[in-house]
Amino acid sequence: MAEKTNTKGLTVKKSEDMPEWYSQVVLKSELADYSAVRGCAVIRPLGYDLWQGIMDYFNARLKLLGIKNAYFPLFIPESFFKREAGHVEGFAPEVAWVEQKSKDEEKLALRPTSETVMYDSYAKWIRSHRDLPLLINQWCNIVRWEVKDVKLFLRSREFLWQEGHCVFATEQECDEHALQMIKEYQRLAEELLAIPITTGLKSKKETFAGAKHTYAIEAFMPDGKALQCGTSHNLGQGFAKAFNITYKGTDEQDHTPWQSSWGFSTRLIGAVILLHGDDKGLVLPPRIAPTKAVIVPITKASDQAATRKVLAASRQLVADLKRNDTEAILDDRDEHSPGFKYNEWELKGIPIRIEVGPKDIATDSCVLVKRNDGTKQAIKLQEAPKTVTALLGQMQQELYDKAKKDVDSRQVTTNDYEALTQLLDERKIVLAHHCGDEECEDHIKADTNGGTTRCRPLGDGKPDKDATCVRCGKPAKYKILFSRNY
RNA sequence: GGGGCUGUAGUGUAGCUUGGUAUCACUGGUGGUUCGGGGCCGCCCGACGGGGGUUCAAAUCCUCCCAGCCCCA
Repeated sequence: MAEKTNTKGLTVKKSEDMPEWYSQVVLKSELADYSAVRGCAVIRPLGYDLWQGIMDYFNARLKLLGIKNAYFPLFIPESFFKREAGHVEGFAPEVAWVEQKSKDEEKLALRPTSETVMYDSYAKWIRSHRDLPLLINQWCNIVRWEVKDVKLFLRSREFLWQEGHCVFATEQECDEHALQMIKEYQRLAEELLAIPITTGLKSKKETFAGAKHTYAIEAFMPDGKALQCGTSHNLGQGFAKAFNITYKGTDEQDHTPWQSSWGFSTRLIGAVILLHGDDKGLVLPPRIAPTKAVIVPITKASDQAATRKVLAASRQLVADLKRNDTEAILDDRDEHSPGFKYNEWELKGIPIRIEVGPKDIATDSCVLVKRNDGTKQAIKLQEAPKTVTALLGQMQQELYDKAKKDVDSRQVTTNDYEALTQLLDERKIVLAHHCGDEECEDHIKADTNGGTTRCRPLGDGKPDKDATCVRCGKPAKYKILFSRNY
Protein backbone atom coordinates (compact mmCIF):
# COMPACT_ATOMS: atom_id res chain seq x y z
CA MET A 1 0.00 0.00 0.00
CA ALA A 2 1.42 3.34 -1.01
CA GLU A 3 1.94 5.84 1.78
CA LYS A 4 -0.05 8.91 0.95
CA THR A 5 -0.72 12.03 2.82
CA ASN A 6 -4.39 12.03 3.48
CA THR A 7 -5.72 14.83 5.57
CA LYS A 8 -8.90 12.89 6.24
CA GLY A 9 -7.29 10.22 8.37
CA LEU A 10 -5.39 10.49 11.64
CA THR A 11 -1.68 11.13 11.34
CA VAL A 12 -0.67 10.20 14.88
CA LYS A 13 -1.18 7.18 17.06
CA LYS A 14 -3.08 7.45 20.32
CA SER A 15 -0.20 5.88 22.21
CA GLU A 16 2.39 8.22 20.71
CA ASP A 17 0.89 11.69 21.16
CA MET A 18 -2.44 11.64 22.92
CA PRO A 19 -3.13 15.40 22.96
CA GLU A 20 -2.57 15.67 19.21
CA TRP A 21 -4.48 12.44 18.60
CA TYR A 22 -7.41 13.76 20.62
CA SER A 23 -7.52 17.01 18.73
CA GLN A 24 -7.43 15.23 15.37
CA VAL A 25 -10.18 12.79 16.34
CA VAL A 26 -12.50 15.57 17.45
CA LEU A 27 -11.91 17.72 14.37
CA LYS A 28 -11.75 15.01 11.72
CA SER A 29 -14.70 13.00 12.98
CA GLU A 30 -16.62 16.29 12.89
CA LEU A 31 -17.71 16.17 16.51
CA ALA A 32 -16.66 19.77 17.11
CA ASP A 33 -14.64 22.62 15.66
CA TYR A 34 -12.86 25.71 16.87
CA SER A 35 -14.68 28.97 16.38
CA ALA A 36 -13.64 32.53 15.70
CA VAL A 37 -14.31 33.29 19.35
CA ARG A 38 -11.24 32.53 21.36
CA GLY A 39 -11.69 29.76 23.86
CA CYS A 40 -15.06 28.70 22.53
CA ALA A 41 -15.91 25.58 20.58
CA VAL A 42 -18.59 24.78 18.05
CA ILE A 43 -20.39 21.54 18.78
CA ARG A 44 -21.18 20.05 15.40
CA PRO A 45 -24.19 17.84 14.67
CA LEU A 46 -22.42 14.57 15.51
CA GLY A 47 -21.22 15.99 18.82
CA TYR A 48 -24.61 17.46 19.61
CA ASP A 49 -26.26 14.11 18.86
CA LEU A 50 -24.14 12.62 21.63
CA TRP A 51 -25.17 15.37 24.02
CA GLN A 52 -28.81 14.83 23.14
CA GLY A 53 -28.38 11.13 23.81
CA ILE A 54 -27.02 11.97 27.24
CA MET A 55 -29.87 14.42 27.85
CA ASP A 56 -32.49 11.86 26.82
CA TYR A 57 -31.05 9.24 29.14
CA PHE A 58 -30.76 11.60 32.09
CA ASN A 59 -34.14 13.26 31.61
CA ALA A 60 -35.75 9.83 31.83
CA ARG A 61 -33.95 9.28 35.15
CA LEU A 62 -34.96 12.71 36.44
CA LYS A 63 -38.56 11.94 35.66
CA LEU A 64 -38.40 8.76 37.73
CA LEU A 65 -36.89 10.71 40.61
CA GLY A 66 -39.56 13.41 40.47
CA ILE A 67 -37.09 16.15 39.53
CA LYS A 68 -38.48 18.86 37.22
CA ASN A 69 -36.65 20.84 34.57
CA ALA A 70 -36.78 24.64 34.68
CA TYR A 71 -34.78 27.57 33.34
CA PHE A 72 -33.16 30.49 35.17
CA PRO A 73 -31.46 33.64 33.80
CA LEU A 74 -28.02 33.65 32.24
CA PHE A 75 -27.18 36.85 34.14
CA ILE A 76 -26.29 36.98 37.79
CA PRO A 77 -26.27 40.26 39.77
CA GLU A 78 -22.97 40.99 41.42
CA SER A 79 -24.57 41.32 44.84
CA PHE A 80 -25.85 37.72 44.66
CA PHE A 81 -22.31 36.45 44.28
CA LYS A 82 -21.11 38.31 47.27
CA ARG A 83 -23.66 36.85 49.63
CA GLU A 84 -21.85 33.55 50.14
CA ALA A 85 -18.23 34.28 51.04
CA GLY A 86 -16.68 30.94 50.10
CA HIS A 87 -18.59 30.84 46.82
CA VAL A 88 -17.51 34.25 45.53
CA GLU A 89 -13.91 33.57 46.47
CA GLY A 90 -13.86 30.29 44.59
CA PHE A 91 -15.33 31.65 41.37
CA ALA A 92 -14.04 35.24 41.28
CA PRO A 93 -11.03 34.59 39.01
CA GLU A 94 -13.07 33.13 36.19
CA VAL A 95 -16.28 35.15 36.19
CA ALA A 96 -17.04 37.11 32.99
CA TRP A 97 -18.80 40.43 33.52
CA VAL A 98 -21.25 42.19 31.24
CA GLU A 99 -20.02 45.62 30.27
CA GLN A 100 -23.33 46.98 29.07
CA LYS A 101 -25.62 48.41 31.76
CA SER A 102 -27.92 51.35 32.30
CA LYS A 103 -27.09 53.97 34.88
CA ASP A 104 -27.79 52.82 38.42
CA GLU A 105 -28.20 49.27 37.23
CA GLU A 106 -26.28 46.56 38.99
CA LYS A 107 -23.27 44.86 37.39
CA LEU A 108 -24.13 41.48 35.89
CA ALA A 109 -22.06 38.35 35.47
CA LEU A 110 -22.51 35.53 32.98
CA ARG A 111 -23.31 32.48 35.10
CA PRO A 112 -20.33 30.32 36.02
CA THR A 113 -22.89 28.23 37.97
CA SER A 114 -26.40 29.11 39.07
CA GLU A 115 -26.67 28.58 42.83
CA THR A 116 -27.17 32.25 43.60
CA VAL A 117 -29.82 33.22 41.03
CA MET A 118 -31.75 30.09 41.67
CA TYR A 119 -31.71 30.43 45.44
CA ASP A 120 -32.92 34.00 45.33
CA SER A 121 -36.05 32.60 43.68
CA TYR A 122 -36.19 29.64 46.03
CA ALA A 123 -36.40 32.05 48.96
CA LYS A 124 -39.66 33.38 47.52
CA TRP A 125 -41.09 29.96 46.73
CA ILE A 126 -40.37 28.11 49.92
CA ARG A 127 -42.67 28.93 52.85
CA SER A 128 -43.75 25.70 54.48
CA HIS A 129 -42.40 22.20 55.09
CA ARG A 130 -45.03 21.22 52.51
CA ASP A 131 -42.95 22.98 49.84
CA LEU A 132 -40.09 20.56 50.50
CA PRO A 133 -38.31 18.83 49.06
CA LEU A 134 -37.94 21.21 46.14
CA LEU A 135 -36.38 19.29 43.24
CA ILE A 136 -35.30 21.31 40.19
CA ASN A 137 -32.81 20.78 37.37
CA GLN A 138 -31.80 22.99 34.47
CA TRP A 139 -29.96 22.36 31.21
CA CYS A 140 -28.02 25.43 30.17
CA ASN A 141 -24.76 26.97 29.06
CA ILE A 142 -22.06 28.09 31.49
CA VAL A 143 -19.29 30.65 31.11
CA ARG A 144 -15.97 30.34 32.91
CA TRP A 145 -13.21 32.61 31.67
CA GLU A 146 -10.42 30.04 31.41
CA VAL A 147 -7.01 31.35 30.49
CA LYS A 148 -5.36 28.03 29.76
CA ASP A 149 -5.41 26.34 26.36
CA VAL A 150 -8.74 25.28 25.06
CA LYS A 151 -9.31 21.59 24.66
CA LEU A 152 -12.47 20.76 22.78
CA PHE A 153 -15.07 19.29 25.18
CA LEU A 154 -12.56 19.16 28.04
CA ARG A 155 -11.99 22.83 28.71
CA SER A 156 -13.61 25.84 27.06
CA ARG A 157 -14.89 29.21 28.14
CA GLU A 158 -18.47 28.28 27.39
CA PHE A 159 -19.87 24.79 27.80
CA LEU A 160 -23.20 22.99 28.20
CA TRP A 161 -24.25 21.19 31.35
CA GLN A 162 -27.10 20.30 33.64
CA GLU A 163 -27.28 21.55 37.18
CA GLY A 164 -29.72 20.21 39.73
CA HIS A 165 -30.55 22.27 42.80
CA CYS A 166 -32.61 20.68 45.52
CA VAL A 167 -33.81 21.78 48.95
CA PHE A 168 -34.58 19.50 51.90
CA ALA A 169 -35.93 19.79 55.40
CA THR A 170 -33.24 17.66 57.01
CA GLU A 171 -29.52 17.16 56.68
CA GLN A 172 -29.94 13.43 56.33
CA GLU A 173 -32.34 13.71 53.40
CA CYS A 174 -30.02 16.20 51.78
CA ASP A 175 -26.90 14.08 52.05
CA GLU A 176 -28.73 10.96 50.97
CA HIS A 177 -29.90 12.85 47.91
CA ALA A 178 -26.45 14.17 47.06
CA LEU A 179 -25.19 10.62 47.29
CA GLN A 180 -28.08 9.30 45.24
CA MET A 181 -27.34 11.78 42.46
CA ILE A 182 -23.64 10.92 42.30
CA LYS A 183 -24.71 7.30 41.94
CA GLU A 184 -27.02 8.36 39.11
CA TYR A 185 -24.00 9.90 37.44
CA GLN A 186 -22.01 6.74 37.90
CA ARG A 187 -24.87 4.78 36.38
CA LEU A 188 -25.07 7.12 33.40
CA ALA A 189 -21.33 6.98 32.74
CA GLU A 190 -21.06 3.21 33.12
CA GLU A 191 -24.31 2.14 31.49
CA LEU A 192 -24.67 4.61 28.67
CA LEU A 193 -21.06 5.58 27.98
CA ALA A 194 -19.20 2.43 29.08
CA ILE A 195 -16.90 4.49 31.26
CA PRO A 196 -15.71 2.77 34.48
CA ILE A 197 -16.12 5.19 37.34
CA THR A 198 -14.63 5.67 40.76
CA THR A 199 -17.07 7.46 43.01
CA GLY A 200 -15.76 9.27 46.01
CA LEU A 201 -15.66 12.18 48.36
CA LYS A 202 -13.39 15.12 47.51
CA SER A 203 -10.82 16.38 49.98
CA LYS A 204 -11.57 19.65 51.73
CA LYS A 205 -9.26 21.48 49.37
CA GLU A 206 -11.09 20.15 46.32
CA THR A 207 -14.57 20.74 47.70
CA PHE A 208 -16.89 23.04 45.73
CA ALA A 209 -16.73 26.69 46.75
CA GLY A 210 -19.37 27.17 49.42
CA ALA A 211 -20.22 23.49 49.91
CA LYS A 212 -20.10 21.31 52.99
CA HIS A 213 -18.78 18.41 51.01
CA THR A 214 -18.50 17.23 47.42
CA TYR A 215 -18.96 13.81 45.90
CA ALA A 216 -17.42 13.21 42.48
CA ILE A 217 -17.27 10.66 39.73
CA GLU A 218 -13.75 10.24 38.42
CA ALA A 219 -12.80 8.45 35.23
CA PHE A 220 -9.23 7.40 34.56
CA MET A 221 -8.02 7.94 31.03
CA PRO A 222 -5.58 5.74 29.08
CA ASP A 223 -2.73 8.16 29.78
CA GLY A 224 -3.23 7.60 33.50
CA LYS A 225 -4.74 11.00 34.12
CA ALA A 226 -7.99 11.44 35.98
CA LEU A 227 -10.93 13.27 34.45
CA GLN A 228 -13.56 14.56 36.85
CA CYS A 229 -16.83 13.87 35.07
CA GLY A 230 -19.45 15.09 37.48
CA THR A 231 -19.93 16.35 41.03
CA SER A 232 -22.69 16.38 43.60
CA HIS A 233 -22.51 18.70 46.55
CA ASN A 234 -24.07 18.72 49.96
CA LEU A 235 -24.24 22.48 50.29
CA GLY A 236 -25.15 22.41 53.95
CA GLN A 237 -27.09 25.48 55.08
CA GLY A 238 -24.65 28.17 53.97
CA PHE A 239 -26.54 29.24 50.86
CA ALA A 240 -29.91 28.93 52.58
CA LYS A 241 -28.71 31.34 55.25
CA ALA A 242 -27.13 33.70 52.74
CA PHE A 243 -30.33 33.82 50.69
CA ASN A 244 -32.79 33.75 53.59
CA ILE A 245 -34.44 30.52 52.60
CA THR A 246 -36.60 29.37 55.51
CA TYR A 247 -39.63 27.20 55.99
CA LYS A 248 -42.24 26.88 58.75
CA GLY A 249 -42.11 23.43 60.29
CA THR A 250 -44.96 21.49 61.79
CA ASP A 251 -43.80 22.99 65.08
CA GLU A 252 -44.83 26.43 63.77
CA GLN A 253 -41.22 27.59 64.00
CA ASP A 254 -38.96 28.90 61.20
CA HIS A 255 -36.25 26.49 60.07
CA THR A 256 -33.29 26.69 57.69
CA PRO A 257 -33.37 23.95 55.06
CA TRP A 258 -30.47 21.94 53.58
CA GLN A 259 -29.44 22.07 49.95
CA SER A 260 -27.74 19.98 47.32
CA SER A 261 -26.47 20.84 43.88
CA TRP A 262 -25.08 18.53 41.23
CA GLY A 263 -23.87 18.80 37.66
CA PHE A 264 -22.18 17.17 34.71
CA SER A 265 -21.16 18.75 31.43
CA THR A 266 -20.26 18.15 27.81
CA ARG A 267 -16.92 17.06 29.25
CA LEU A 268 -18.47 13.59 29.36
CA ILE A 269 -18.17 13.54 25.57
CA GLY A 270 -14.45 14.23 25.94
CA ALA A 271 -14.19 11.24 28.25
CA VAL A 272 -15.87 8.98 25.69
CA ILE A 273 -13.43 10.07 23.01
CA LEU A 274 -10.31 9.73 25.16
CA LEU A 275 -11.28 6.43 26.68
CA HIS A 276 -12.66 4.42 23.78
CA GLY A 277 -11.04 6.00 20.70
CA ASP A 278 -8.24 4.22 18.84
CA ASP A 279 -5.70 4.79 16.05
CA LYS A 280 -8.49 4.75 13.48
CA GLY A 281 -10.53 7.41 15.25
CA LEU A 282 -13.64 7.60 17.35
CA VAL A 283 -15.19 4.50 18.88
CA LEU A 284 -18.73 5.14 20.07
CA PRO A 285 -20.31 2.86 22.66
CA PRO A 286 -23.39 1.49 20.84
CA ARG A 287 -25.89 2.87 23.35
CA ILE A 288 -24.82 6.47 22.74
CA ALA A 289 -24.12 6.11 19.01
CA PRO A 290 -26.79 8.06 17.09
CA THR A 291 -26.34 5.72 14.13
CA LYS A 292 -25.70 2.11 15.06
CA ALA A 293 -24.82 0.65 11.69
CA VAL A 294 -23.74 1.74 8.24
CA ILE A 295 -24.26 -0.35 5.15
CA VAL A 296 -21.55 -0.13 2.52
CA PRO A 297 -22.66 -1.62 -0.78
CA ILE A 298 -19.96 -2.93 -3.05
CA THR A 299 -20.83 -2.18 -6.62
CA LYS A 300 -19.26 -2.81 -9.98
CA ALA A 301 -19.74 -0.46 -12.87
CA SER A 302 -18.99 -3.33 -15.24
CA ASP A 303 -21.90 -5.35 -13.90
CA GLN A 304 -25.04 -3.26 -13.69
CA ALA A 305 -27.28 -6.23 -12.95
CA ALA A 306 -25.23 -7.18 -9.87
CA THR A 307 -25.12 -3.57 -8.74
CA ARG A 308 -28.88 -3.26 -8.86
CA LYS A 309 -29.24 -6.40 -6.77
CA VAL A 310 -26.71 -5.19 -4.23
CA LEU A 311 -28.42 -1.82 -3.83
CA ALA A 312 -31.87 -3.38 -3.56
CA ALA A 313 -30.69 -5.77 -0.87
CA SER A 314 -28.92 -2.92 0.95
CA ARG A 315 -32.05 -0.78 1.02
CA GLN A 316 -34.08 -3.71 2.24
CA LEU A 317 -31.53 -4.27 5.00
CA VAL A 318 -31.74 -0.67 6.20
CA ALA A 319 -35.52 -0.98 6.38
CA ASP A 320 -35.30 -4.29 8.26
CA LEU A 321 -32.85 -2.85 10.75
CA LYS A 322 -35.01 0.20 11.37
CA ARG A 323 -38.03 -2.00 11.90
CA ASN A 324 -35.98 -3.74 14.57
CA ASP A 325 -35.18 -0.37 16.24
CA THR A 326 -31.64 -0.19 14.94
CA GLU A 327 -30.79 3.19 13.42
CA ALA A 328 -28.90 2.43 10.22
CA ILE A 329 -27.79 4.32 7.16
CA LEU A 330 -26.90 3.31 3.62
CA ASP A 331 -23.74 4.84 2.21
CA ASP A 332 -24.53 4.67 -1.49
CA ARG A 333 -22.30 7.54 -2.58
CA ASP A 334 -20.73 6.56 -5.87
CA GLU A 335 -17.83 8.99 -5.69
CA HIS A 336 -15.99 6.96 -3.06
CA SER A 337 -14.61 3.45 -3.06
CA PRO A 338 -15.65 0.97 -0.36
CA GLY A 339 -12.20 1.22 1.22
CA PHE A 340 -12.54 4.96 1.54
CA LYS A 341 -15.91 4.55 3.20
CA TYR A 342 -14.59 1.96 5.65
CA ASN A 343 -11.98 4.41 6.83
CA GLU A 344 -14.38 7.30 7.04
CA TRP A 345 -16.98 5.48 9.11
CA GLU A 346 -14.31 4.08 11.37
CA LEU A 347 -13.08 7.62 11.94
CA LYS A 348 -16.62 8.59 12.92
CA GLY A 349 -16.98 5.69 15.31
CA ILE A 350 -20.04 3.93 13.90
CA PRO A 351 -20.35 0.67 15.88
CA ILE A 352 -21.17 -1.74 13.06
CA ARG A 353 -20.39 -1.78 9.38
CA ILE A 354 -22.29 -4.07 7.07
CA GLU A 355 -20.71 -4.92 3.74
CA VAL A 356 -23.03 -6.06 1.00
CA GLY A 357 -21.36 -7.13 -2.26
CA PRO A 358 -22.04 -9.38 -5.23
CA LYS A 359 -20.37 -12.35 -3.54
CA ASP A 360 -22.59 -11.95 -0.49
CA ILE A 361 -25.76 -11.53 -2.50
CA ALA A 362 -25.07 -14.79 -4.26
CA THR A 363 -25.56 -16.55 -0.93
CA ASP A 364 -28.12 -14.13 0.56
CA SER A 365 -25.47 -13.00 3.03
CA CYS A 366 -23.70 -9.93 4.25
CA VAL A 367 -20.56 -9.24 6.29
CA LEU A 368 -20.75 -7.60 9.73
CA VAL A 369 -17.71 -5.78 11.09
CA LYS A 370 -17.38 -4.59 14.69
CA ARG A 371 -15.78 -1.20 15.18
CA ASN A 372 -14.12 -1.93 18.52
CA ASP A 373 -12.07 -4.94 17.46
CA GLY A 374 -12.52 -5.17 13.69
CA THR A 375 -13.80 -8.73 13.82
CA LYS A 376 -15.81 -9.81 10.79
CA GLN A 377 -18.50 -12.39 10.35
CA ALA A 378 -20.64 -13.42 7.40
CA ILE A 379 -24.31 -14.05 8.14
CA LYS A 380 -27.55 -14.56 6.26
CA LEU A 381 -29.32 -11.33 5.38
CA GLN A 382 -32.50 -12.23 7.20
CA GLU A 383 -30.55 -12.82 10.40
CA ALA A 384 -28.89 -9.43 10.25
CA PRO A 385 -31.31 -7.41 12.43
CA LYS A 386 -31.18 -9.91 15.28
CA THR A 387 -27.44 -10.42 15.04
CA VAL A 388 -26.75 -6.68 14.91
CA THR A 389 -28.78 -6.13 18.08
CA ALA A 390 -26.82 -8.86 19.83
CA LEU A 391 -23.49 -7.51 18.61
CA LEU A 392 -24.32 -3.99 19.79
CA GLY A 393 -25.00 -5.27 23.27
CA GLN A 394 -21.85 -7.33 23.23
CA MET A 395 -19.75 -4.40 22.03
CA GLN A 396 -21.09 -2.12 24.76
CA GLN A 397 -19.98 -4.66 27.36
CA GLU A 398 -16.61 -5.24 25.71
CA LEU A 399 -15.80 -1.53 25.73
CA TYR A 400 -16.64 -1.26 29.40
CA ASP A 401 -14.72 -4.41 30.32
CA LYS A 402 -11.62 -3.36 28.42
CA ALA A 403 -11.58 0.07 30.06
CA LYS A 404 -12.25 -1.43 33.48
CA LYS A 405 -9.44 -3.93 33.11
CA ASP A 406 -7.09 -1.14 32.11
CA VAL A 407 -7.99 1.03 35.11
CA ASP A 408 -7.75 -1.87 37.53
CA SER A 409 -4.33 -2.76 36.22
CA ARG A 410 -3.15 0.75 36.93
CA GLN A 411 -4.35 1.11 40.49
CA VAL A 412 -1.84 0.44 43.27
CA THR A 413 -1.50 0.99 47.01
CA THR A 414 1.49 2.40 48.80
CA ASN A 415 2.53 3.95 52.09
CA ASP A 416 5.97 4.99 50.87
CA TYR A 417 6.24 8.68 49.92
CA GLU A 418 9.13 8.25 47.50
CA ALA A 419 7.29 5.47 45.76
CA LEU A 420 4.24 7.72 45.43
CA THR A 421 6.06 10.19 43.20
CA GLN A 422 7.55 7.45 41.09
CA LEU A 423 4.22 5.69 40.73
CA LEU A 424 2.56 8.92 39.62
CA ASP A 425 5.31 9.38 37.05
CA GLU A 426 4.48 5.90 35.81
CA ARG A 427 0.88 7.07 35.42
CA LYS A 428 -0.45 4.88 38.17
CA ILE A 429 -3.51 5.63 40.26
CA VAL A 430 -2.31 5.40 43.82
CA LEU A 431 -4.36 4.65 46.91
CA ALA A 432 -2.59 5.91 50.03
CA HIS A 433 -3.31 7.12 53.54
CA HIS A 434 -3.63 10.82 54.18
CA CYS A 435 -3.88 13.06 57.22
CA GLY A 436 -6.51 15.31 55.63
CA ASP A 437 -4.59 18.58 56.09
CA GLU A 438 -4.84 21.03 53.22
CA GLU A 439 -1.27 22.16 53.68
CA CYS A 440 -0.06 18.60 53.41
CA GLU A 441 -2.02 18.24 50.15
CA ASP A 442 -0.23 21.30 48.78
CA HIS A 443 3.14 19.76 49.62
CA ILE A 444 2.22 16.57 47.82
CA LYS A 445 1.13 18.49 44.74
CA ALA A 446 4.45 20.38 44.68
CA ASP A 447 6.58 17.30 45.40
CA THR A 448 4.98 15.10 42.78
CA ASN A 449 4.91 17.49 39.87
CA GLY A 450 1.18 18.05 39.96
CA GLY A 451 -0.13 14.89 41.57
CA THR A 452 -3.49 15.62 43.14
CA THR A 453 -5.80 14.00 45.60
CA ARG A 454 -8.72 12.84 43.52
CA CYS A 455 -11.17 11.45 46.05
CA ARG A 456 -11.77 9.10 48.95
CA PRO A 457 -13.41 6.18 47.19
CA LEU A 458 -16.81 5.41 48.68
CA GLY A 459 -16.64 2.22 50.69
CA ASP A 460 -12.89 1.95 50.26
CA GLY A 461 -11.81 5.15 51.97
CA LYS A 462 -11.61 4.05 55.60
CA PRO A 463 -8.09 4.11 57.05
CA ASP A 464 -6.37 0.97 58.24
CA LYS A 465 -5.88 0.67 62.00
CA ASP A 466 -3.01 2.88 63.27
CA ALA A 467 -2.18 3.94 59.70
CA THR A 468 -0.26 7.19 59.15
CA CYS A 469 -0.21 9.81 56.41
CA VAL A 470 1.92 8.83 53.40
CA ARG A 471 3.74 12.17 53.50
CA CYS A 472 3.80 13.69 56.99
CA GLY A 473 3.42 10.61 59.18
CA LYS A 474 0.58 12.05 61.19
CA PRO A 475 -2.35 9.74 61.98
CA ALA A 476 -4.31 9.04 58.82
CA LYS A 477 -7.90 10.25 58.53
CA TYR A 478 -8.70 8.27 55.40
CA LYS A 479 -7.40 6.56 52.29
CA ILE A 480 -7.41 8.69 49.17
CA LEU A 481 -6.63 8.24 45.49
CA PHE A 482 -3.76 10.20 43.98
CA SER A 483 -3.22 10.78 40.27
CA ARG A 484 -2.35 13.32 37.66
CA ASN A 485 -5.40 15.04 36.27
CA TYR A 486 -6.95 16.94 33.40
C1' G B 1 5.02 43.69 33.24
C1' G B 2 9.68 42.28 30.09
C1' G B 3 11.79 39.66 25.85
C1' G B 4 11.52 36.75 21.39
C1' C B 5 9.18 34.42 17.12
C1' U B 6 5.44 33.83 13.29
C1' G B 7 1.38 35.63 9.93
C1' U B 8 1.22 33.26 2.03
C1' A B 9 -5.63 29.42 -0.83
C1' G B 10 -10.07 25.49 3.45
C1' U B 11 -5.19 22.93 5.42
C1' G B 12 0.20 22.27 5.42
C1' U B 13 3.95 24.82 2.77
C1' A B 14 8.06 27.18 -1.10
C1' G B 15 9.50 32.02 -2.29
C1' C B 16 11.96 36.86 1.58
C1' U B 17 19.05 37.25 2.37
C1' U B 18 19.92 39.64 -3.42
C1' G B 19 12.47 43.57 -5.14
C1' G B 20 10.26 41.74 -11.32
C1' U B 21 2.90 39.51 -11.32
C1' A B 22 3.54 33.19 -6.01
C1' U B 23 5.80 26.77 -5.65
C1' C B 24 4.19 22.03 -4.29
C1' A B 25 0.85 18.71 -1.88
C1' C B 26 -3.78 17.65 0.35
C1' U B 27 -8.87 19.31 0.46
C1' G B 28 -12.89 21.22 -2.83
C1' G B 29 -15.34 21.26 -8.06
C1' U B 30 -15.50 18.62 -12.70
C1' G B 31 -14.72 14.71 -16.73
C1' G B 32 -13.02 9.79 -17.53
C1' U B 33 -11.56 5.16 -15.76
C1' U B 34 -12.12 2.37 -11.20
C1' C B 35 -14.86 0.07 -6.94
C1' G B 36 -14.22 -6.60 -1.42
C1' G B 37 -9.37 -1.53 2.90
C1' G B 38 -8.05 5.64 1.73
C1' G B 39 -7.17 3.52 -6.81
C1' C B 40 -5.46 6.18 -11.21
C1' C B 41 -5.33 10.16 -15.12
C1' G B 42 -6.80 15.01 -16.92
C1' C B 43 -8.89 19.86 -16.27
C1' C B 44 -10.68 23.85 -12.98
C1' C B 45 -11.58 27.10 -8.48
C1' G B 46 -8.76 29.02 -4.59
C1' A B 47 -3.84 32.94 -0.96
C1' C B 48 0.64 37.11 0.31
C1' G B 49 -3.18 39.64 8.20
C1' G B 50 -4.32 45.33 7.80
C1' G B 51 -2.79 50.58 7.01
C1' G B 52 1.09 53.84 5.49
C1' G B 53 6.00 54.57 3.18
C1' U B 54 10.46 53.69 -0.31
C1' U B 55 10.56 52.21 -5.67
C1' C B 56 9.27 52.19 -12.58
C1' A B 57 8.01 47.76 -9.70
C1' A B 58 6.90 45.12 -2.82
C1' A B 59 5.00 38.54 -0.35
C1' U B 60 10.18 40.37 -0.30
C1' C B 61 12.87 46.61 2.19
C1' C B 62 11.09 50.47 6.16
C1' U B 63 7.13 51.82 9.63
C1' C B 64 2.74 51.56 12.53
C1' C B 65 -1.44 48.49 13.79
C1' C B 66 -3.81 43.73 14.48
C1' A B 67 -3.68 38.52 15.48
C1' G B 68 -1.41 34.03 17.11
C1' C B 69 2.61 31.26 19.49
C1' C B 70 6.86 30.72 22.89
C1' C B 71 10.07 32.16 26.99
C1' C B 72 11.00 35.04 31.51
C1' A B 73 8.80 37.69 35.88
